[in-house]
Amino acid sequence: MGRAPCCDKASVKKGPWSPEEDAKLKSYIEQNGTGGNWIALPQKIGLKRCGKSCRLRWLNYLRPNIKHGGFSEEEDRIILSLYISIGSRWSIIAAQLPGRTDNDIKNYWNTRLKKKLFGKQSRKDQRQQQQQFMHQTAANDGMKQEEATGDPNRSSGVPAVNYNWHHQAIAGPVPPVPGMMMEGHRIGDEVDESIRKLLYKLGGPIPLATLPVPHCVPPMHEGSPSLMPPSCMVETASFNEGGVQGSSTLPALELDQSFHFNQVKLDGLDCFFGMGTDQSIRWSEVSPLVCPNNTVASSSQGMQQYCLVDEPANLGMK
DNA sequence: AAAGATGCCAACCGCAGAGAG
DNA sequence: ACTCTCTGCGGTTGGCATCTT
Repeated sequence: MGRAPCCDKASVKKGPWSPEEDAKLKSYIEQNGTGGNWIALPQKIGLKRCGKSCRLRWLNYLRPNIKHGGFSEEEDRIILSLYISIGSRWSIIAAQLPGRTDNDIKNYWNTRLKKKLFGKQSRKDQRQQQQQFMHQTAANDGMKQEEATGDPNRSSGVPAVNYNWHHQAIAGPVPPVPGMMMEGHRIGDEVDESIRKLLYKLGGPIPLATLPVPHCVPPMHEGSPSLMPPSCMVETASFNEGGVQGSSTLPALELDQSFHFNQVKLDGLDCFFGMGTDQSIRWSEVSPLVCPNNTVASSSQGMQQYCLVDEPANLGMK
């Protein structure tokens, strides 16, 4: 026997909300609140909508102080950190980003951030990047016209490389990225602190400050596709239900297994496990958000150190 | 200029957990 | 202890906008 539907599907309206519906819902909730019963709410205000739909509309769109689009680097980093640690628990991630909704973050992750992190940049972003580059180039040219580059593309204003997002760290002036050292302190440290606290609450990784940067071998060796997950020897903490037990060194196998357990939740990061379909991931192209070391790493070595935003994944969640 | 491809985002669907009765 | 209802969440889809060819 199936579950009773939450509303009469035949008599409710579906699809985009009209401004009138928005206004009705908004003014009612602002004056009366939800009354603790979303199912009854649409009838009260004469909306032919499912209660769930009203709730969603309010939470994702009508609620005060909702931000849409324009995610900052800082927000990118928070999302990434938390995603790596707790997986696709968007509501928890959203709770760390005031004004953002879980739906928004989920969409952003699925459509942009995932690609941005792994070099598959959207055309829109590429365009923005190119415009930024050209602007910078123009500015630089203005300052030092005498500088002859010999690059045929330079004179035409076209970047010499496919100017992907991740190239910025290598080819252009690097904007302040969280995690970078700047005037004696790391940008984003305050954010790290709040994430640490959250993860601690969730029984997740122990605070960064107590952890050394993990040294991991990338999953793929150039020219020798492997299905092996990353072989890492990471000093980290072990957890039990009560929280942190203390620092210990996890054998690579244990960590590898953990990666597998969290595999579903880490969809999109599967190249870290060596399980991606693309066997030719270039670690030098992985975003510095994922691997800050990339800004200086030499890809020619075939094996290079990488780390996941400073912190080993919390692998036992959910 | 037009058609097809791709990207983006709002909204829907269904499951799971919490809480009331 | 059990059932039922409601809420919250995450995955997925549909449709519009934009881009490419």
